[in-house]
Amino acid sequence: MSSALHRKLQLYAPLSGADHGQLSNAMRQTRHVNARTDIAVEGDDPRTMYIILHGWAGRCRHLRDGRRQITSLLLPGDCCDPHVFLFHRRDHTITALTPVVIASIPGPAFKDLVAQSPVLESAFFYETMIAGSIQREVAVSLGRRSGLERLAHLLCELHTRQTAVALAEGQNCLMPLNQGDLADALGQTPVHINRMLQELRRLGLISLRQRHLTIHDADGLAELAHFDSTYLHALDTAQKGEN
Amino acid sequence: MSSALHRKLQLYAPLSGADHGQLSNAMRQTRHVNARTDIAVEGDDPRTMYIILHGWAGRCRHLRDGRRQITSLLLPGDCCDPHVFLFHRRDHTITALTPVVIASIPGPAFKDLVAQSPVLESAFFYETMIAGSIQREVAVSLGRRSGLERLAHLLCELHTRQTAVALAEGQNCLMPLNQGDLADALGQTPVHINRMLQELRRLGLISLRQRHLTIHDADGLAELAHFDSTYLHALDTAQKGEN
DNA sequence: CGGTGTTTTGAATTCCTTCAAATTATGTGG
DNA sequence: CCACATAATTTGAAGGAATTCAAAACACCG
Repeated sequence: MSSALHRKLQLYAPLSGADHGQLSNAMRQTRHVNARTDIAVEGDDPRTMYIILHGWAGRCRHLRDGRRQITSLLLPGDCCDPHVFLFHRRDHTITALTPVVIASIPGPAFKDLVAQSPVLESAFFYETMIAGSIQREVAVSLGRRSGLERLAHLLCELHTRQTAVALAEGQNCLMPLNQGDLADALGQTPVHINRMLQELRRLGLISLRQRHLTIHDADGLAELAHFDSTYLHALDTAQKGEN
Repeated sequence: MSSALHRKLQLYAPLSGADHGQLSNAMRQTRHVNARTDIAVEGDDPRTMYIILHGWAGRCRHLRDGRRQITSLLLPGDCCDPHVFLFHRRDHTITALTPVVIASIPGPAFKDLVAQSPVLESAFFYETMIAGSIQREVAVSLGRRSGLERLAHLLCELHTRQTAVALAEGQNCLMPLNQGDLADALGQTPVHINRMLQELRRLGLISLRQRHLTIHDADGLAELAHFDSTYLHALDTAQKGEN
């Protein structure tokens, strides 16, 4: 039974058949979550780690006056903090942005899992490092890219990440977020997201209909976005050399 | 011999005398770096981990057209990626923002260090997790806080982080960044940083002279900034309950 | 004491937001 | 399968936050 996480960890380290089996076993407990529903809430005791099997979720921080920032987007195969157990208190909320299916791994079970296999342990470690790298690139986008560049950059990233876990078909992939969620991820207003989307379409770079994205001009989009996939390391499966 | 890192790791886990000794031993190789000089450059083979002993550095990403984003500020006691060894290529540059003294720990030496002591290993892990948490809060600031709020928030954070490693004296601490570097950390222009600093002073919240910061009204500053120190976990030494 | 870098000021412009309304999709029960 | 309610997208116009450009004032260092 191969999930997006299996495929992704395989990109990081050569998992054995036993590793895959142990991983499947640990992930056997699953749960369906409706769209716009919290999976884990700020302040919770973070005893459990979640893995996205289907659908998209977001790591969210809320300010008291209602402003929301989605600090990261979680796609199938992504882990919600493989190592949160170290903290005694969640510092952010995980919310389902579409209908989602998650696997839950209790802290002790995860510890057992990685204790049994150094390869699996380092693969999960690599996953944590990549998440950090993506998080830094978010800061670059929010801090130094214009609205148009930001949106272009996010689309490049989402396509690359989905390609890595075999969820893209050529230049097509899912982009199920509505413009409000995109706005919260990119630090802008829905109205402006709307205008930037129209601009990307007008430039002939993308199509986005019915939650499906097609990239018509990958090079043009990447150039506009200043997208350099180095920060995605092993997730950039079209990489030139080493990850 | 106690460094800021010793003090910080002690906040995360109860290090033994032997742990402190091993750590000091691993950190014995030090290097002075001039201000505005790169410590480690994007594209490098990341074989070595660095620890800031004195001075401030920044993790920087550069866009081709010269824009720069400082994704994180590295203060004394901070580690430049305790686990970069997993990647084959640095995806960002570490630059000294002031004159800096760093300790260098080669990858293998670091692996030996944490292999010998589970407590030390989990303390370094905790450090990585905190860095991630801070990185997420950067996204919140850049995405959803106004210029004034961002600056206020950063000052709250820097004061808290310095307090954690005994580098603050009451409401006073260092803030050696110039307005250009602040701008690159906060995703704004130096001119605007200047105006926001004046505004914080005018509101009677802070003084900032000769690279020394004094917070006159910590509650007022925190409220303006929407600063909630939860995300700093054990670094918030004035924390109410558990980290 | 003069040169260099940093901070400050002003004015014009740009990007993005805000607010409000119209239009188009989406989903549900009859 | 259509009618209706609800949510999402799109449009327009006005306002605001931050940038840009340029110059002046100030600090710092040898």
